[in-house]
Amino acid sequence: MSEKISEKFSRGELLNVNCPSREVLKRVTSRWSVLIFLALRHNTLRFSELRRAVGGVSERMLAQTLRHMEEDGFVERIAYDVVPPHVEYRLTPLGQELQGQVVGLADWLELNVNRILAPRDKA
Amino acid sequence: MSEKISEKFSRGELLNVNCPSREVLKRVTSRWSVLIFLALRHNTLRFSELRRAVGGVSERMLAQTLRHMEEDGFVERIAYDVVPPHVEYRLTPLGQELQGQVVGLADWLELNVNRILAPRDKA
DNA sequence: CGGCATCCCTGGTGATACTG
DNA sequence: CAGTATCACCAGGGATGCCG
Repeated sequence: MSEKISEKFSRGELLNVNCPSREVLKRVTSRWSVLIFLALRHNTLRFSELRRAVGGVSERMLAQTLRHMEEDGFVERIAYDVVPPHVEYRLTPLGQELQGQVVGLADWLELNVNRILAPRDKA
Repeated sequence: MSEKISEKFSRGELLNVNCPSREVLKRVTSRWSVLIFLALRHNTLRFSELRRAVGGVSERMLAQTLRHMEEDGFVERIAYDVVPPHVEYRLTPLGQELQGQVVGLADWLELNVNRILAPRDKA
């Protein structure tokens, strides 16, 4: 019985409360991770470069989000043992795959934002 | 000068703090809207049906998220003037377009969740 | 049935200061 | 440079009760 549970949630179960994908979805769609995916789309970036690239992010949230993305296997952290410290972040192959989906969503939004916001301005 | 501002943010500016797409992104990637997009993927659903379809959502958040999605033009609310009340929700054409992007992300997550979660279980 | 109003509390987030 | 630690705030979200 119990060994069947994992199979039960193999697909199409995001709508189920207990679907393990829910947790991942929550982190992937979190406020800053989407923007970090965009920033790392083509580049490997250092912490401070990321901070400048992602407008409005605080050090705290950038570090926290990067740690989560690293835990999820989307981001690789490369630390050079020098002074002053030098750390680079880049997307893993898994992260690159997901980035494709995230960018698809983001691009659609940027292209169509006027269709969304314009009607509201008239009201 | 000022009339140029809207053009400045026409594309590739999600990383900018002041990009108007930021607000839309926030609502689209909010906890429940993603799941509502999935639930309304193929069907028109009533409020109570949506409540059952989207596991774990409270009445309050379902109503609130639906209102936001309606304001953004993604969801159409159809109220029949009968007793007891009968209200249906369905995606607008705009919502259908966005749904394609959201579903792409969700499907990828469900298909690859094991590649994400499995490594952590070993640790 | 399909909500809205209210209370309440957790946790996500920002600001600041500090460290290796 | 690349973070961590601490504090404080308030929006997100759950629970409950009421209404057309």
